[in-house]
Amino acid sequence: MRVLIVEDERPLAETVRHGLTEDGFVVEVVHNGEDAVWAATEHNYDVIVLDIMLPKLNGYKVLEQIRENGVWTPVLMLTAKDGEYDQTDAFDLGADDYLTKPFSFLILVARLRALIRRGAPERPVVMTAGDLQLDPVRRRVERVGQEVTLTPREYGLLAYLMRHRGETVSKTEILENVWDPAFDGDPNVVEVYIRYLRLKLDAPFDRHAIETVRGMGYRLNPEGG
Amino acid sequence: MRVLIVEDERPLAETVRHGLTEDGFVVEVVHNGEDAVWAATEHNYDVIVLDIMLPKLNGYKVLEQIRENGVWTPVLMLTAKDGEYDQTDAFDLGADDYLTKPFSFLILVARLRALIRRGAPERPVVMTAGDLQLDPVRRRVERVGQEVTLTPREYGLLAYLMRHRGETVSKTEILENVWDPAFDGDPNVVEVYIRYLRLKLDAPFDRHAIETVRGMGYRLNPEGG
DNA sequence: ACGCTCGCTGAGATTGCGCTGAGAGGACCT
DNA sequence: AGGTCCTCTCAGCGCAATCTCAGCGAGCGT
Repeated sequence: MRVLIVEDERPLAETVRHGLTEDGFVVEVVHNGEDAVWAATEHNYDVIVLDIMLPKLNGYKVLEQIRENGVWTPVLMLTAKDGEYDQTDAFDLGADDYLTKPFSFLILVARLRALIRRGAPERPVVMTAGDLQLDPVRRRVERVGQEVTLTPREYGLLAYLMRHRGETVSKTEILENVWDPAFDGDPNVVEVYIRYLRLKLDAPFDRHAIETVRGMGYRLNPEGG
Repeated sequence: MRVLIVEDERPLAETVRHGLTEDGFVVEVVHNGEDAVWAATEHNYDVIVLDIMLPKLNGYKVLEQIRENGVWTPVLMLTAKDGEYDQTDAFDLGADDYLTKPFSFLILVARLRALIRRGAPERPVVMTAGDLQLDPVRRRVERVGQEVTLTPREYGLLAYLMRHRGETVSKTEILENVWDPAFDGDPNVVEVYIRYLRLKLDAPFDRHAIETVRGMGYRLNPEGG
């Protein structure tokens, strides 16, 4: 079970990390709001412990942003009894549970387990481009609601194009990000895989979502073609 | 607030009864597992305090039976540090919270209040995927209503897949969460155990709930295959 | 219109992932 | 000690997935 701790008081953060590690959790700690948003978005945690008093970005803002990024990991908030936001607010802020400082470590563990058991609610984290849909969590791709099976490379390539939909991306960029940063082979592979994608995503549906920008690279039409 | 105390050590039971009564709880005490099941089923309590070491029927069995009887009152378990079932098990056994003996009376009250506020879960905690059923409380797995016996590892793996049903989970994720966070052996174990599960859950029923996503990992079909 | 370049295409060659059966090692019970 | 059950290791095999290559056609500049 992976936990993200967001807490700027280092000693407290370390105590919690230590204890949770002993209880079999895999713990990651960040000390400010910006790092928290980044970590929560980039990695998959089972639960997040979020202090409300933070430098740069307070807990309330952090929660707002990670939810905006489509991350629905359960969040347990740490509130101070006399803080700007008191306990009663925590649920309104969208937290799944809260604890008032100071708290008992045992209770923290119990609550975390309860949250994990309850599990994350539905995550509507899907990228769309017209009638094209990509769900990174399920690793599923759909066109007009119909599932399309892709190989890992094909999927990686499409995911990259999707993330940059509307932009023109060069073959070099693609090679660096989808293949290997140190790739030095024939860029023709990209052409080949673009073709595979077109055969699976465009041809059967009589569309052309993937456009060729001659001399520049490729562009995924945000409208889906 | 009505509390049922299940505790065979009479002095401890009386101390707790006394303290809780002073705090405004309405307390009932029973001293063995059979009475506990009967009382929990016949009356409505707001919370149950359940010792795990009991004559006739241990706490684990008691919890199993009252849940089977459709009673979903929150349960706080009392575990001994060196007991047959240690703390980490308490949640797997379906408890909503737990305390390790010896415990502070103040903490007990705090936890009880927290449990009561949270209230009883409105639905039984069984996970389903098509005709596949996993009951974490009873540690039971059924397919088409027929029980399937799994070894601990197999069960752990299936439970993890079930919690993430519909998602594609990588072998690394599986190893970190089902095996050990610091596992560094051959990921082939996962393949082997996936096979065991398929032999027990899929083959006999001519289904394939567990899909391989080549290059990515595995996916449990939410429809059950 | 011509030539050159860039991208497209179809057909293999190669690689490495996941599957499988057998078996060793260890915990637990009788 | 013997037997059973569980966990994990290992090696080989088949095939999907990846990549290479060479010929072809279309776009672009002059």
